[in-house]
Amino acid sequence: MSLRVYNTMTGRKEDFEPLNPGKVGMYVCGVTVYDYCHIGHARANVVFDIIYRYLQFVGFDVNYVRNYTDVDDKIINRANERGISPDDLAGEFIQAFDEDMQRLGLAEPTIQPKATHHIEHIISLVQRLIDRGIAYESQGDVYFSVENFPSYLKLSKRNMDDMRSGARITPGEHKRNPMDFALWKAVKPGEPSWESPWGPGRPGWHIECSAMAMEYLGESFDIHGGGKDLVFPHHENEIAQSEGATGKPFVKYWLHNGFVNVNQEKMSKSLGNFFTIRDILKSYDPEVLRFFILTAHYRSPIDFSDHNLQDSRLGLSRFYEGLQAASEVLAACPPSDVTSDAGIALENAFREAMDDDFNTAAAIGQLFDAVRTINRLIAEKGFRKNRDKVAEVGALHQALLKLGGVLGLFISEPAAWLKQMNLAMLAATGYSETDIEDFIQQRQEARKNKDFARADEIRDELAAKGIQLLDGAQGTTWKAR
RNA sequence: GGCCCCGUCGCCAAGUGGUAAGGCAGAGGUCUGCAAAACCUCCAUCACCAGUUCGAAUCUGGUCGGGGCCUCCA
Repeated sequence: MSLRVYNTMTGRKEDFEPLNPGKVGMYVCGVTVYDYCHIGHARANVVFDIIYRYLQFVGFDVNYVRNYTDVDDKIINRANERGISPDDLAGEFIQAFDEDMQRLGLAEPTIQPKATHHIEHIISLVQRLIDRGIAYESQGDVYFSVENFPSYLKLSKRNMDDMRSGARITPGEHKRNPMDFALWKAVKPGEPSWESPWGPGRPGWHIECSAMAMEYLGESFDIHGGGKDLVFPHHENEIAQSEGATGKPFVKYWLHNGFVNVNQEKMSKSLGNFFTIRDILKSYDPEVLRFFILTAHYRSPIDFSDHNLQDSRLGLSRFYEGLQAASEVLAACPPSDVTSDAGIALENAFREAMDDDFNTAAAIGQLFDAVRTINRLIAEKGFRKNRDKVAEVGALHQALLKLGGVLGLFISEPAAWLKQMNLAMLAATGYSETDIEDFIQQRQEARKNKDFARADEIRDELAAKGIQLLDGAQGTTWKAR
């Protein structure tokens, strides 16, 4: 079975066949750097990070370009509010973005270009459009003429007449048609600007992506991604600009991720349910957030809520506990040359899920099955002396780490992750680690004296606070949940 | 108004023609001083109605409910 992807352009899943065998060019719209990233950005970037990793995993040589849009109305406005230069503002939030993505454990794209470093390309692209009669200059602005690009709206499947009735020309614009959009904006006082054949000005919103994508990936490339909300107008306009200039198909597969809702409502500033990544990471482990995002298919909406995040925390803990148990027991077993194909089977199931339009939810389901198998085998009598079973656990353990790695999961040392998670949960109970150790000691004494009432009392008190005691062969350990 | 999406077990969530993955929670069991953890077993016919089909959660039409885009937005 080979990879199939859902293409927004055709509205269906298609076999993935890159333009150049073995190579993939992929462009994902990055952020406009004027504020901290929210969890919607987290989702989009995690999703395309997984797509990037998986394409590499199955053997493609991927050229992944993700841009920074560092010139834009919002940046200028925000910079003016704060009395700093747009450049400084952009720099600040580029750094913040990089920090956030690093904390989320994202792989770095091949190239992360900035719009302001591509003004030359932008200008020449605009000029090409003017030369072909698809764009026109008007009082220092340059607009794209949608009437001269017949396939306009083919991605968003809208109707020009319906759109036109709702479109308006805002004061200060010099459009011939309300649907036309700016490629180049004449400079206004207090704005950054660059020299151009049409006078000093700056790029419109959409053109920078066309210019950067074509610069690094060529006039036609394989995958273009972004959030669903970018379908119109951003991606529609990118197609218009790019295909208008080149006469060639711009992108073969358009991929769009779904939204993040918060407690069933659309996340928005006006509703006050807007969470930045850094806010969330104060309360949640980054890997829990990543796990949460990946337990739903990338095109479905996901509902961000405390309850759902807790669910994800428990789910991820299950993996780490299983991995920890496996590595402990494997370390205690003598090496043997017995092999198992359980890892191969798991990988095949994983790939089958991922090949179906990057179905991470189904893929994780397969990984859960492997955890259960590991736990079952380890619990069986005489496990350590059974080389076949030890080999199977070894194979599953390795495969789990390998495949988890494709999803950016299980990257921590299990013992360390579990410990850190425990301590974080413990902090909420008011107890310290030594408090718990003391309780365990007291209970141990009581148990030794067969004072089970006292022993149970201690255990129940802790349990009420969310601390579970686990009596094992090597003594009592604890866990918070 | 136009375009698009969704409605699967208490919760989360896969599944686009062949008889419902997985996680959390719950019930019973094994283990345990008793528990917990782990393991085993159990737990849904897919919003509703009508069609197409040998066969539909999956296709078609309709009803109800929810959401998104159409203005900046991942």
